[in-house]
Amino acid sequence: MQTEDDFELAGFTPYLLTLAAESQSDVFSRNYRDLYGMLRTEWRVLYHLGRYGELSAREISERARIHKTKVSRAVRALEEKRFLARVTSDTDRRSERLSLRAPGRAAFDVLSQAARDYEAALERRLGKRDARTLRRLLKRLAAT
Amino acid sequence: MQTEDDFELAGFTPYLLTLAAESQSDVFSRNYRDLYGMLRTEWRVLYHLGRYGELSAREISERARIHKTKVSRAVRALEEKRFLARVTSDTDRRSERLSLRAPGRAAFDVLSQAARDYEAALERRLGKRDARTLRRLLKRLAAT
DNA sequence: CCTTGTTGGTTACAAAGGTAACTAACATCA
DNA sequence: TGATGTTAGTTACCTTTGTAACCAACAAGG
Repeated sequence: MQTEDDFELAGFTPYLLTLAAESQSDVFSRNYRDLYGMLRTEWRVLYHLGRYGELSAREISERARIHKTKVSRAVRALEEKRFLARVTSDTDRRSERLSLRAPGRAAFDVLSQAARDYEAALERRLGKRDARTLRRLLKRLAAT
Repeated sequence: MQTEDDFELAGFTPYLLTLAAESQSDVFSRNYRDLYGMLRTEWRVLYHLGRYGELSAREISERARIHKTKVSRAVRALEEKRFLARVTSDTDRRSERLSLRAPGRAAFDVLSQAARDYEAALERRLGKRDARTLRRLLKRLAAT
């Protein structure tokens, strides 16, 4: 007789979160990885520039909560792809104003639309109610 | 006038999944990382040996769906910590039977209990109903 | 001015993980 | 028993990421 159930890793929430996150990331990453050779951090930086316009690396780092070294490397990669331009700030020569160039803007448009499509497909798959519940719970967990 | 809402990364499910997974993994990893200097793969390998008994590296690899190179490195690390013993198989000299030694068994007991406690705390925090819904949805997404 | 401390951004180094190539042992079949 | 192919496990190499050190520019106070 056993008073306590054996612990099952297969039902452990942090484990399931990791599996689900990897699975869904793998699916969506095909968009930015295969189409543009981008890494996830690059996509996130591109997104912030596309959505909010000209920003400095520090501003991206704060808004996106990405460490400044990762931003630095992503910016360099995006620059090499001719996706963004850097202009030294007038008021602070340490800082650079970053903005998307036409190809970067085009990639942003394509990827944003892909993301909307992806989200819509997920919502159809899970049902509107469950998809909303999922997002709500994930936000609570992410905030921990 | 705008016919389509701007896409918001902050509400994108794959993004929220990644944040939530990182957040919860960070919290739980303190148990195996700080207490035993283990990485996540080591904890997963230890778990399988503790839960299912003597296994070969290949069997762990299949059951846990961890690539054999990751298993190989985790096994070496656990061996260096004196957490497991390897004995060449009688029937196949390429293969080794792996089993936990006393300190490994002790670590397994502590970590399994920590995981049960963690899950219970999460369930209190989210409520039983939402916690169950979350696990159900994550399993669906992980299966993709 | 001129120190002292802070900030924006990059680089160096080490840790981890993925992929491919490899070694030794096994299995099969002629 | 010997050639051929497969399998268990390890190693080598490369990419990505985190941490710390670093450089140049700024800011504040004397």
